[in-house]
Amino acid sequence: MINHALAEVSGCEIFNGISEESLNNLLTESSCSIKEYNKDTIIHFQGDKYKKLLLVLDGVVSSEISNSTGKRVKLENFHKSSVVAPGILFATDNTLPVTIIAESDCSLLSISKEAVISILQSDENCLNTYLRALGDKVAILADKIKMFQFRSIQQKIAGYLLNLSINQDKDNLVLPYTRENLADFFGVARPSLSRELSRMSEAGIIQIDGKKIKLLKKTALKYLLEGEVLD
Amino acid sequence: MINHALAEVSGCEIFNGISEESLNNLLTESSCSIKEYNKDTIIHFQGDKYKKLLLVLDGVVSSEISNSTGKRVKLENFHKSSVVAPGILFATDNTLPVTIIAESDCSLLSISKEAVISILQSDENCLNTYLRALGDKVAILADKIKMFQFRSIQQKIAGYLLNLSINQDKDNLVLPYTRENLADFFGVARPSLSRELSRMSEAGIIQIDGKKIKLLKKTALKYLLEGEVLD
DNA sequence: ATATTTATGTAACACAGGTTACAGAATAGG
DNA sequence: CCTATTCTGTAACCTGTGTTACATAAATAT
Repeated sequence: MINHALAEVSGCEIFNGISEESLNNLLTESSCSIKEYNKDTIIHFQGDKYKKLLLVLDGVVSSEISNSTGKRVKLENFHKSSVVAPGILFATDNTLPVTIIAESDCSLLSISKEAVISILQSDENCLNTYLRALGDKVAILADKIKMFQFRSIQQKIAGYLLNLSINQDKDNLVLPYTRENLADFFGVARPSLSRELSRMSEAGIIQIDGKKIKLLKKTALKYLLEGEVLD
Repeated sequence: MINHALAEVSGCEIFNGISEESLNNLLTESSCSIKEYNKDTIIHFQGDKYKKLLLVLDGVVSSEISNSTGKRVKLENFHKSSVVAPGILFATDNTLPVTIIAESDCSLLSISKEAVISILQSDENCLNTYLRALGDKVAILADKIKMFQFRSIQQKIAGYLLNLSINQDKDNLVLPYTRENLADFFGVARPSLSRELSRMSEAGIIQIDGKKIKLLKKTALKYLLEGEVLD
């Protein structure tokens, strides 16, 4: 296989524990290739047939789903060493339900479906990891359905902020997204997101300064998430 | 394994092509068991840990997702020989995001995770079929997201009816659900569904007589699905 | 057949969120 | 530094869908 990528690939989650030798046998020049993409390039369109597994070697890649009128929602970001659309590769209909976009300059390895199957068969660890990745994907999508179907904008905000506060481990958060991106992520209109943020700020639950958000009443946020409504 | 179930199990999709002998070795009394459930029983609650793969031997099982205030949407029906929640079994967090319900009296086989892994490792066909089932699940969920996020009630109806007309292969359809069930399936309020059906009927696109629905203007339905609006 | 439950249509009303438009702020590019 | 984008907040308005309530119809049980 392409030599300079070997090191990166072997460190990748789905190849967890596999020997470099077998990796070399499984990933030949013919079964895989590396491509570079510039920021904001579309890597695959929604509706494309997905025939080779993409693996992120470097940069950030995202998936988003859209309808015919151009409305969009961001679904996931894929970082270094994660696999893109591991499920669709094996679905009866391998049509991509999402558009795959380069969020930054990035380089991707594509592996033929046959090679993926060989890897999964030859190594128990890889099989387990791949199944886990697939299962996680199902869990994420189920969670998105819950969010889209059941949460108001304020609840989406509350859930998001509370989650951020776990990861960033404090109550002075810095949003990693612009309002526009966040609105896309929530699947709502940008002015609507702004309005609800303002309301929550007026209610004294959060304090807003651009991308910096301070959680003033975490308990209130939790109640909000559970279904309580501000007045 | 439990003998009287062997025949049914070996005919099941995910055991496609496997020999009865190896099936017997893999599915022992300790790794699997059969349970019966009455109609409308809850088999697993949303939030339960999912540790054994369920396989429908007989009857119909459904999955639905709900929030804390009791709103619900039906996601899928599982019929004889299909596997329930094949993804969550392997997810990092094996918490069920859905509630599993017996839609009719039914009997289910549960198989330990370890036995499932053994099967997948021992038989290439089984691995392929399982990956396909998992991939299909991802595709279905992505499709649901599209429906919940992008479609108006009328579009949901249009999409559903057009789809039914493919399967039932005619324009005189018989809905297999009550209005209430259909509303659950669409994730909308029952009176809202009724209202929109009436509007579409008034517009002369469909003709309604209880569960019997006649498609009068299929083209209009297709336009509607694409984003055109009735006036 | 009668009674009881469950399903259905309809109408009035409420409200969350989308749309459009615009001005000021922030950021990037030269 | 100035200029040109891009981002952001805000306001007025509109619309789709939920809510509640009730009467009729259909289905099920007695």
